[in-house]
Amino acid sequence: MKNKKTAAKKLLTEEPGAGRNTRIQAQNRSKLVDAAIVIFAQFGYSGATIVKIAREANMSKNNLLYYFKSKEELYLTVLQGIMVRWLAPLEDLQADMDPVEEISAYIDAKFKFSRVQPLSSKVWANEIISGARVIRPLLETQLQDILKRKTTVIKAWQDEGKIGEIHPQHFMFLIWAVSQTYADFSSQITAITGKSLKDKEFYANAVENAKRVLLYGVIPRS
Amino acid sequence: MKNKKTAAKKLLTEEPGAGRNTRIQAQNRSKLVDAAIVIFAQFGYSGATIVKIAREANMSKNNLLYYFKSKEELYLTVLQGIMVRWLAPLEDLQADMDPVEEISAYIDAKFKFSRVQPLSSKVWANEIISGARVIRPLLETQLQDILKRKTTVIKAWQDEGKIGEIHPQHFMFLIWAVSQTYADFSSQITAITGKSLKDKEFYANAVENAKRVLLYGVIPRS
DNA sequence: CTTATTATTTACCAATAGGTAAAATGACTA
DNA sequence: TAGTCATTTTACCTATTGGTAAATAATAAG
Repeated sequence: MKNKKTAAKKLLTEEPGAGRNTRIQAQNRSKLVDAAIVIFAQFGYSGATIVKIAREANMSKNNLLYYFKSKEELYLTVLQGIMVRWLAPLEDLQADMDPVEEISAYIDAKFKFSRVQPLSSKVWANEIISGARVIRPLLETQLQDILKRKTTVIKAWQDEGKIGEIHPQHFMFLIWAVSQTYADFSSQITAITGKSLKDKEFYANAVENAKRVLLYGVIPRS
Repeated sequence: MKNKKTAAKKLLTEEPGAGRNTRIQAQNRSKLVDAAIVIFAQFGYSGATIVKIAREANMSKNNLLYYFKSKEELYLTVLQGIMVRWLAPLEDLQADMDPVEEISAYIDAKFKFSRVQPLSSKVWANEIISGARVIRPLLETQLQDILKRKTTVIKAWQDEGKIGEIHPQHFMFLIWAVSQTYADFSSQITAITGKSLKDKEFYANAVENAKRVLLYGVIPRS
């Protein structure tokens, strides 16, 4: 009954044990990440408990702790995944097309994210609002870099006279704010309108309105 | 911990001990509410503890519980106060002036709220993101009513041809999103730009950019 | 089949949470 | 100045939290 401690063939790989990626492992980790998004979105980091997350994933708390050594590690995993999907549309923004089409496409992509993954959007928002203590390092490097590249695109359009004298950086903040508000503040929007992005017509109206205002403004062109 | 269902309808908080309003009482309650905003903004409802709040107010936990019977009651008091200040600028929106001036004034007021009371904005955002479980009743009545009245203003402008064919309700959502993002997502914005609304020039640029885009769009008027 | 490894469960724990009850102190007034 | 409130402190309680350690079960190689 003595446990023969096996030699340390500890690979510098994944979390559970020191072993390699099993099928079960990948599957359960993914299930837990999905469940975590649901719980973190609703309760924030502190309010979320690993018991709730485990239950959401039909798993026991201790089993969760087998796959993620701590709540914090699970949270970090969740956030990193979200950041990738959050950034993806931005990568696609390029200068080679017409600004109207390009910006429209970006707005479309951001709204789609809000519609398809509203909970991810909320988890992200929660992290940022509470100070971004976990994700800040990535914001100050990755996000800053990519944004710098993308504002160049906007400035290029400005040099060609294709778009007006707005602040490229601030303009990006506007697009983010507008598209994300429909996911993050959905409870407010639903309380007022009775609808959400899941409603096809409401979704179409929201996107169309956003594009129209951001591109052409509310004041009519003479 | 184990809380009976709270009565969110109780609009006015009652004073401790059934007594009347002392000077000390008003003072300490106000101190606690201020402290609560700081803590709730950073940690959300669940993450905030009454010990942290009490310490922030230089008070003992049990003394806090003398002024507010429970964490939930303090939270509700905080939220109601925020809602009043959040709504105030909206009340002022009227149709008797030029839409450009009127909308500009509203944007100004909303940005000012974000600059002066960013923590209140965050507490509000947190509540909404996590489902508005406490404040929803008020959203479905008060906010819905006032917004209905105010969208009429916008429609009136549209009938006069003073503003374009945008969706009045959605347009309001845009203004909220844009102005609040600078408070709620300040950590993200600061991680990228190194600045915040406290920076005078940054603030001026943000407001100017928001007005320009929302009123006239990014696409130049040929 | 045997056995080493992976996956899941069981048992336990120290720290912290919100909250009660009551005693002690302070302040105001009859 | 005594008495009555309002305020603050002290003591204590129970539930929940994230996390360990070890036992057990399942799985996949040899």
